[in-house]
Amino acid sequence: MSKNTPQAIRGTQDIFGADAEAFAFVVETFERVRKLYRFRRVEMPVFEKTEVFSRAIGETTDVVSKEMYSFEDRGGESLTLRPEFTAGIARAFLTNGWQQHAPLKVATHGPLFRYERPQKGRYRQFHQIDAEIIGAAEPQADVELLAMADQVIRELGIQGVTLHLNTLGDGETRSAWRAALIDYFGVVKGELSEDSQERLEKNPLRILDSKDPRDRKFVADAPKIDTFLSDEAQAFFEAVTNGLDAAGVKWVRAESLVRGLDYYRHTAFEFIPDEGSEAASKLGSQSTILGGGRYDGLMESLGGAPTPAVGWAAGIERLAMLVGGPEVSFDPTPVLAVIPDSPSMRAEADRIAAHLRSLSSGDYYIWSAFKQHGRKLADKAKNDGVDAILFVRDVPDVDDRLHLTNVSAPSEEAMREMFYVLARLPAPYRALSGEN
RNA sequence: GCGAUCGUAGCUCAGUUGGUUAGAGCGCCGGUUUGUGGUACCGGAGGUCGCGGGUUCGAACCCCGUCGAUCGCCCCA
Repeated sequence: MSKNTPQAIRGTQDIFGADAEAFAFVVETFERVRKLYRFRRVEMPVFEKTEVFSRAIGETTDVVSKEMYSFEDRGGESLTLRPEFTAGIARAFLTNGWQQHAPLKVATHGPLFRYERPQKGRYRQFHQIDAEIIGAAEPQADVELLAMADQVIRELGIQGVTLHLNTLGDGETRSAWRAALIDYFGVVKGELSEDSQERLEKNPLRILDSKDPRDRKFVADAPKIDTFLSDEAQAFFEAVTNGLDAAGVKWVRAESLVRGLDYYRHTAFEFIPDEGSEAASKLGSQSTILGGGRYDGLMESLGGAPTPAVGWAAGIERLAMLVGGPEVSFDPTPVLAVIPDSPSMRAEADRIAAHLRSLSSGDYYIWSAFKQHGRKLADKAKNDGVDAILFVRDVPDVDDRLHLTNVSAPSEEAMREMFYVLARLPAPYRALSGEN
């Protein structure tokens, strides 16, 4: 690499090859499932006014206080590259009058930006798939949203991942619980880890899932959310769990699952790889694959009318790490290479390739390359994983012009399939010779 | 923001206690090969050893700094 070539920005990725295939597979699967559940597609701006995020997510959260890519535009306005989807979608809901469509089910995917130290499964520009139900207070909305998340993960073929579920109660429940936790941990503050002493000020709920053994011994006897739950909040959570059972979505209760952002109420959840599973080892130290919850207070923080809503987002890179390695093929469609035997047959081969492409209904793909011919090109095609090769020979007899060789599946059936493809060619290409 | 490990060809990596002209495989380019299915054969190009400084007769190798990568902490998807 020349020292004169600029390098990529830290924490960004140039996704290529098998990784890019896995990425596309995740997005395509999500699109299919989202249509199945009739979530409407939305496209959102990649940047917003900074206050959209600072007001919605909460000034004291790590995301807002130290992880945002914020900058002034030429008019002196503070803008921010979106660190998540929910705040922007909430803003759009309010500014575009989407109330008229409530309850509104929307889905999107795209890049997000967080100024963090990159590591496995975590980047400064990363990508999420996202689903939201806005304007529905019913626990059935939570259930459907979670069933959809569960289906996405299953259709991706991901094993060993479990839904961890908790309730944070309503606003009053959450503040009462928070106050009790501050009291409880405040007494033993000196014995807590340095991180948790700080968390006591900023986000006491987070002490509950600290990994530090100094904190862990106090966590077991910490005040439980269930004691503070109002009757309504309790009933809501039960309705959600009953609905999940009815829908056949497996879940476990995770009492210490709190989510980092201020806007969560009631349902909070994460899909997490099971301890010791293959999925867990593929993810490195990242554990959450998909996370979300109910955010009934968010619209008000943006100056809108109280509007109940639930949503989730999942990291595409993290999902892609779990859907298989280079050996996994995401598309079984057969690939036919069209190869000129000699330079003189180049134009003829190109014509045949063009014919075959225009005749394809997506049941096969045509491979071609722009230089070389004969054996050398055939070797390249095989390396690229083509299933069959059609040689275009320079012979006087048109009937001998096309020669088919099956590469990947030596079965007669596969060979017949390829002959069937070639049968669609117009004259004078009808005849051909080949093996099997 | 903190810590650990690592930067040699396009890629993956060798490179002895510091010692002549820094190597291999793959890929790439050219030639031969008319093709049985990720193993044909011959030849070739390609590297200021991340960058800067220092030690030394001599540095890819030792020291300092810097940038980057990887992994972990924090936090999150």
